[in-house]
Amino acid sequence: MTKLPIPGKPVRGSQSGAPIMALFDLLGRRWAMGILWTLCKDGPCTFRELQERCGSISPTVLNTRLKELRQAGLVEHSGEGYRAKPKGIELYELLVPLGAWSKEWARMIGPEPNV
Amino acid sequence: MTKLPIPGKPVRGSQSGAPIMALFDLLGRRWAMGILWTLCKDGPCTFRELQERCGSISPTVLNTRLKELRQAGLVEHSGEGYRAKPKGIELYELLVPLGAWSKEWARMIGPEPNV
DNA sequence: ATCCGCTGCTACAATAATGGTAGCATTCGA
DNA sequence: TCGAATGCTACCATTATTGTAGCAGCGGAT
Repeated sequence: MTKLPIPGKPVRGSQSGAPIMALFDLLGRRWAMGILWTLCKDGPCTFRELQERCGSISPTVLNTRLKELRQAGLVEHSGEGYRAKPKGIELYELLVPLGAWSKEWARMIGPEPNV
Repeated sequence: MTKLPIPGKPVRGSQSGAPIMALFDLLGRRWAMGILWTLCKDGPCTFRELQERCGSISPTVLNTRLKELRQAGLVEHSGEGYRAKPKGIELYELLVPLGAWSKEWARMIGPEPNV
């Protein structure tokens, strides 16, 4: 309803106070990690190009996620479009190992029954 | 409506085919990373204890997430309760650096305005 | 000045996901 | 047989996400 809260803190969980849970709350939202990933991996781009890169993301959610990521200090919006800030790149670097791990994991649950 | 899909693939995104996006789709859900985190960090536990550890998670969602994590081969449900499987611990190990990073990050966006 | 295309972004309504409470069926020990 | 604990489901209210359409601003070409 056009509200787009983000008053300063996420509406959802993360009440435990632990920073890791606050981070999980930020990243544990639709497209959040994917946006950061493509922004770092494929470089800065415009709002609409980011839409295309992510596939089926709607502008409503993309705008919401970008606001959250900007507020988290991970992404910024300079004239040329959106780009990851140093802190966002740091986080991306930590996520990179997941890329390699996910390939093994995909082979594991792909062919195998998954029991 | 008692549906609890999980027919074999998540209903949400991850259509890009890239394993990392499939992983982001799995982990980018409410409580998913938190459940794996507490299960690895604080050890195996029962369904209800997991509820308490996670705070305000509802049994409906916890059950859904556990099904997804089990199907992903990251978690199993032995007689004594729930525990992380080797592959889940692997993933947890990759997330551990996020714990340290999140502490710096929390200090950064906490006191500071966050511009 | 006018039109065009691009930018980021919002309105609106429909659908899906999540939260919260109550409660079931089962097991185990007393 | 009774109570307590187990994993889990029904139900409904609330929130999040989707999908489509479109706005206002800007710069360049005409």
